[in-house]
Amino acid sequence: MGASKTDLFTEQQNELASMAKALAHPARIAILQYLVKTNACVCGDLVEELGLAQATTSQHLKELKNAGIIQGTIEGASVCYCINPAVWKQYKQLFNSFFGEVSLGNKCC
Amino acid sequence: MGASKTDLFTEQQNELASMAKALAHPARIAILQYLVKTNACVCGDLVEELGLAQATTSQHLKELKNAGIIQGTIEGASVCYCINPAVWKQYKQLFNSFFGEVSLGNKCC
DNA sequence: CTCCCATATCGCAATATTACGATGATAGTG
DNA sequence: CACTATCATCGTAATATTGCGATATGGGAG
Repeated sequence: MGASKTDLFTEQQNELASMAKALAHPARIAILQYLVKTNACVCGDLVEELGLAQATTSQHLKELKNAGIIQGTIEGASVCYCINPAVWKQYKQLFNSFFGEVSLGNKCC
Repeated sequence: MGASKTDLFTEQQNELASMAKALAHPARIAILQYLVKTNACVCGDLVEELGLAQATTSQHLKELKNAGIIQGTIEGASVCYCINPAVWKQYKQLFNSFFGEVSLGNKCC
């Protein structure tokens, strides 16, 4: 085995988990922070910024694109990446409601 | 290779990524939601609750314990798990500040 | 058209994750 | 003591992720 048994869980649980998976790598965190920091399109600096090989960087970008949290638009010879604000907000809200569900009344053993 | 190159990134990026990794599985989301919902110790119901084998469930619990977000205390023959409120709050804050860093001024291409 | 530049994709190797049965360890019961 | 219930750990198999070199693809420059 080794594959997640996604059919055992609710949509919502699978969605939250796959959102978390998109963030579950420091390179992808770094990409997102860089995009947020510059608050604009970034065309080719990411490879140098990260210190990973071009192929590896491209793969991480692809995963972030699959998750929908970034978008890339072709700008002549290169590609410009930026945050997708709608999805970003959705992430923020879902994580927030997940963490904020309860007051955590310390009723622990 | 296949190992993350954690030395390329900042502490903060690695920490956020490993926090996200702890959440990056629907079973672990389900465990946390269940613990939050019952807002108390849970002793043995998790195996039936999840539908996974006992060994698998125990492994997920171990990962959550390693992440610090839950704690287990031995209660006679069984073990009681509950949310660690301090770490939970820390997670909430870190994710919140990550997502809230910027106004996202739609300056996209 | 030919030559570069920037990205994407393919193929591979190394490692990590997920899942489970079998087996330990420990606390309580009779 | 033997017996059971509960949970952890080991060993193993299947699959996923990470990383990179090599190779495609597609748009400018000359």
